[in-house]
Amino acid sequence: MAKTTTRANPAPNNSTTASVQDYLAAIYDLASSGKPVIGARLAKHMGISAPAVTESIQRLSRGGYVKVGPGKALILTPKGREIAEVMARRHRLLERWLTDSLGLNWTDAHEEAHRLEHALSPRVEERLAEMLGMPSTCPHGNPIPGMAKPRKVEPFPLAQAKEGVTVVVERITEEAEADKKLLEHLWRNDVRPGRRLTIVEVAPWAGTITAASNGQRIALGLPAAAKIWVYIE
Amino acid sequence: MAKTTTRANPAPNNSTTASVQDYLAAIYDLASSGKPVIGARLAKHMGISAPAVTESIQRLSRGGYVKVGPGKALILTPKGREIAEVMARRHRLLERWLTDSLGLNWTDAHEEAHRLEHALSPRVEERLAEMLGMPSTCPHGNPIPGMAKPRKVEPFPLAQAKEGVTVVVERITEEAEADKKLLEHLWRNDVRPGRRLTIVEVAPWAGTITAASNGQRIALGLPAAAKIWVYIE
DNA sequence: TTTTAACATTAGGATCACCTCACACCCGCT
DNA sequence: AGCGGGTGTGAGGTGATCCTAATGTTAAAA
Repeated sequence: MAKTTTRANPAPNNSTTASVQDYLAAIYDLASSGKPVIGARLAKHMGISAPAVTESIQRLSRGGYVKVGPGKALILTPKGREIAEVMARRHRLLERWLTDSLGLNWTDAHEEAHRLEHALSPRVEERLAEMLGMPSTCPHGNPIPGMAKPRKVEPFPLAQAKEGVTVVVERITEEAEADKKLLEHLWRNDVRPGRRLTIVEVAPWAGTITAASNGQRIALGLPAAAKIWVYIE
Repeated sequence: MAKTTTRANPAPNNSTTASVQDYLAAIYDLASSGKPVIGARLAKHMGISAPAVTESIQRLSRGGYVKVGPGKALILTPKGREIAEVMARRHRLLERWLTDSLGLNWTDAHEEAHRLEHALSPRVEERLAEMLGMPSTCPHGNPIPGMAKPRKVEPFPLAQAKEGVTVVVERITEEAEADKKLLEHLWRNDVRPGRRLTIVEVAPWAGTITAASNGQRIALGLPAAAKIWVYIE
């Protein structure tokens, strides 16, 4: 029996490969948008072919990590969710470390964390969390599973914001993080958690939404704006 | 073309797999003992079968990372040595971080570093080195390639120490680090870089060497003692 | 309702990386 | 000379991933 290709990590399950962890994490991330997670979406998000996804879904299904629900929607089993949450936790913890301790920027931190997360053990993860002071979110604002979260607001996608209102950025979802160009664009325009944005114009016909922050204007396509969550103070 | 299984890392060469990196690092580590590195030794060190080694050597050879010299000795090409050194550097740097910043012990640090090293980019490696104050050795005393090294002594294997002399531990080689039990034993007996040892008895017939440190006695087999380097003050 | 665009899957390959079994060397020593 | 241990290989497998090309399937549009 082969050694499962690259078992980068003994935990969470000593037999999950980096690839399986990636799929589960991706499903987890995509699910947070509310829309059903189907194969095509996964393929797009992960940059792999459709057949590869089909095959992998079968593996995940055989392993009891996901179930295929109505409309081919992928649903994480408790076992699958467990792993996905561990990965999300490690990913976001690493991002905190990379930005706060090592001084990396948003974009780079996401990439690096994506590679490092598969090699992080519970042991190191725990020490790292302590060292960082048990942070409750990653630099992009996404909550770190297992940490106390001071969620007192009701966030919604920026794409649904009404003209004229002022909102505060809560987080840039992982879905948006996968898009390096978008992430860089947001970084340059100072769109990050805590920033106040005033909606200048919502133009569904043009597919854009325009906001102002500190006198600066920034225009976003609606699909991109759907991946940024905001709340009203 | 497959995506090289698990390309944990873009650098050093964006197409080296974790496995290839492991082989090169192992050859590099074993070579430091002076004895020729042959397949059998690699197999034993890495805990894999002989045929697997043969096959991998062919891959490494095809890729221009190693050459097979006289007596089947494996020799790293400049390209191969380059990668091996990068891996050694990352491994040792990570060990420093794990022990110094996160408080892990020797044994755990080695294991963790072994997994993390494949996911470390030049970017993070550099920042980490700065954060740690450009350390010149890992916790086991092995030099970190690329750092200024204050080598003023002439170290030799503990197995070659004469009875009665007092030596100072310089390092525990990577070869010894692969043996978890040995590493734990050394840790418990306080055999670590900087410790002074007085050779009490050298008994080739029994295959042991006995040393005293702070009144405590410790006996080691000669093969193990060959993996610990010491120097005379 | 029919057409079509989006999705999923089958079929056929590749590569990497391991394994076991079996056989072929080579070298020193009886 | 010849045997045995340490070594290296060939043969034949397994399994995880991923790809392209071609083929179903379905669900949204016209």
